[in-house]
Amino acid sequence: MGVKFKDITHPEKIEMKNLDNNVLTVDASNLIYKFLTTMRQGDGTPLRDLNGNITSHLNGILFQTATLIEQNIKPIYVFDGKAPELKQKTQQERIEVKKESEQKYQEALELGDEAKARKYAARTAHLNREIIESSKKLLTLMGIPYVQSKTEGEAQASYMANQGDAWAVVSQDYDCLLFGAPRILRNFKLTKTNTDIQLLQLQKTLDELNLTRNQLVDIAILVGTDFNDGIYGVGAKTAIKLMHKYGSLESIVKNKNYDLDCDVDEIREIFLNPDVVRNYDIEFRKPQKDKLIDFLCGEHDFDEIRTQSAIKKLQHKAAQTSLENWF
DNA sequence: CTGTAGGA
DNA sequence: TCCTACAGG
Repeated sequence: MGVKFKDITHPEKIEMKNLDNNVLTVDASNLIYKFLTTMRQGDGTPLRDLNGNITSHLNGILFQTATLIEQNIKPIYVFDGKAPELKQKTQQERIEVKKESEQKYQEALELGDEAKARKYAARTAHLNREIIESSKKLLTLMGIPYVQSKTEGEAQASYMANQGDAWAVVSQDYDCLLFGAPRILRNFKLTKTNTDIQLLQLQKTLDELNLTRNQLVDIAILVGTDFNDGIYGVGAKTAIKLMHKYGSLESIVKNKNYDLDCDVDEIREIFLNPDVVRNYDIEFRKPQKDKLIDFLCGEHDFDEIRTQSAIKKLQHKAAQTSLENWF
């Protein structure tokens, strides 16, 4: 879910063609979840192979990545590691929602209410080990690099962009600003008519709001994050006014007599100094054509012609980091 | 969500 | 050529 900063950020519009020649870190969980929720039939059934394994994510990763590479945009996928202990409450809530949705999905199916079925089916989507492992296997065969984070994927993806290994982070989550990503791309989609890709720049955002990154983190803590509840009735706009008036979180809490009921320093540490992997391999390699066909068409019943055409796009020469890998 | 066949 | 509708697995 992440911090609710929609009301205080002013994204710029950016077109896919302006991303040409850039490396992007992609919040893989965020993306795979999107594929799992949306790539479904009318009644909510996901794509499956003949053995019943879900394949929506494989389809999404293959065709999206192939088109990006063809357009000379290079995605590095970043997978979630272990979430901080503080996130347990958020995670437990999500599990409850999924259980409820599962029931409502079945009910809707029995009643023959397709629209309702689809709505609740989407909410039942979850990233189990099989989904993650098959996604990683696919990326390896495609020659696309991925990084396994120690903690939150957004933290790792943001760190890599901050280090200059990527131009921007692809994520829906405003948390990436807190994690220090210089640029975030939201609503990232390939569809021809998509003119909705949003570019959010950290420094520009801080300048507009007249805040430091540390203050922005404190504002998030007031509003509520995945790691704490925040103050009831305080949204992002109010929190900024308070920060401008009182200057620090400590001063706000004291003057307004708020009860934050969380370890502020621990949450600051999660955003400002996360445990990231520093020696990652982000080399783009040649796709392993035969193995891709075996995996997708042999094991998961993909159409061979469609798969071949995606592989052709992956063979775009710009996808290889260096010439040695190409020859 | 993404690719594409077929109609305007 | 652009757009809509629909299938993909």
